[in-house]
Amino acid sequence: VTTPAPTATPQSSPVATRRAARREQILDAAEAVLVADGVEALTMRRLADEVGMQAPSLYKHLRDKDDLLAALQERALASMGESLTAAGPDLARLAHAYRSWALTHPALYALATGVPLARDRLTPGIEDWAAAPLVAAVGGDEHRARAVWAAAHGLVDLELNDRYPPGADLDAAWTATIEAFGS
Amino acid sequence: VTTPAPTATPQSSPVATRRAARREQILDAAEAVLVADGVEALTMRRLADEVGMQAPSLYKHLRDKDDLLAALQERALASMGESLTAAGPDLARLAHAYRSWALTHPALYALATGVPLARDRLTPGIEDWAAAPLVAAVGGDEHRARAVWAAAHGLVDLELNDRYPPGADLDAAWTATIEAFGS
DNA sequence: ACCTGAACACCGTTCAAGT
DNA sequence: ACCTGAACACCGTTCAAGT
Repeated sequence: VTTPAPTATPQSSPVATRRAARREQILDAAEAVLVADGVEALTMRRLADEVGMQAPSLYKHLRDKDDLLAALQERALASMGESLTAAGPDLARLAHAYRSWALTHPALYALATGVPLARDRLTPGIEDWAAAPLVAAVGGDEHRARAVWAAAHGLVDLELNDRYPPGADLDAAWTATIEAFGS
Repeated sequence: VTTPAPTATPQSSPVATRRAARREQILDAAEAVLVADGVEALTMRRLADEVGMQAPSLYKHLRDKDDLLAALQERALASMGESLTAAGPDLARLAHAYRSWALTHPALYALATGVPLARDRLTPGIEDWAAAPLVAAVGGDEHRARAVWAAAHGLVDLELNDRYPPGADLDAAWTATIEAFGS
């Protein structure tokens, strides 16, 4: 079952569409700032500047900063889910896809997993959707799936936070993990 | 080999001792704020208030806020390492100790693992020391030890960040992890 | 030696006011 | 409908000045 990534764009009036487009444009700019300079650079003033307006104007398009972060989390989960889905059901390939996505999108990854996201601001089920390939890869056992997901998250999180000693062989750590959970 | 938790208190002059004591008192207050109200409550002004001075005065005892955070990380690693050492070499007991420590010290845990700590501000080797019980439990294989440590970190981090669906059976996820890595 | 008050350059956010 | 300028209550941090 391959459900497409949820895109919350119900049909509506042209003005609502314009508003939504502007919002999307702001989110694009936010993502660009995130990629270029990291989370700490993503301030409302910087974002406003990037999109060509004053900071208070942003609040016509975003409820507050948490709203912005939730929207970016949504994008991150969608993008990640697509990568995992594309990797197919093989555990080793999945693990590789997971790590690659995280390392090429460090700021988005931290945002997607590192903050206690407001579940009520995300489109329902997107988390499950993003994790579905993992569940499939371990044969549907949800406990095992959570264990694998946690192991992958831990490896990535520690790597992104520079937690390993300088010369550590992380490939070997990943291999040990994959072996432990059975190929 | 049971090396004691490093405590950086070389003998020195009485005035230096007084200064260090004051610093320790500030760190105690900081830890208390952390436990009581979380990281976001730990501001320099709040801390100064708690210890009975003005915010700028803190800078006579702390280089800057990162210095404060590094000192708290040090305390966290020491405390965690003690818990793990006390748990002994059994993997299941170690896992339980790891999870318990994290859940009873959520703010300290997040601080100890969640920020890319300045290694040069910590007493050297404290990370290795804290992780030593894990390495011992898996029989000295460092790759495997890193895999286990990452798995435990992932489970705890996702739990602390409310990443699991509301009714998720986390005990089962831990059990699956322990089984995967062999008791 | 230790502490304070005033200040600086930032934050997120609100609100009246403009078009 | 959309945007701005001024303002508020915060940050971390510096610095001259007091004792």
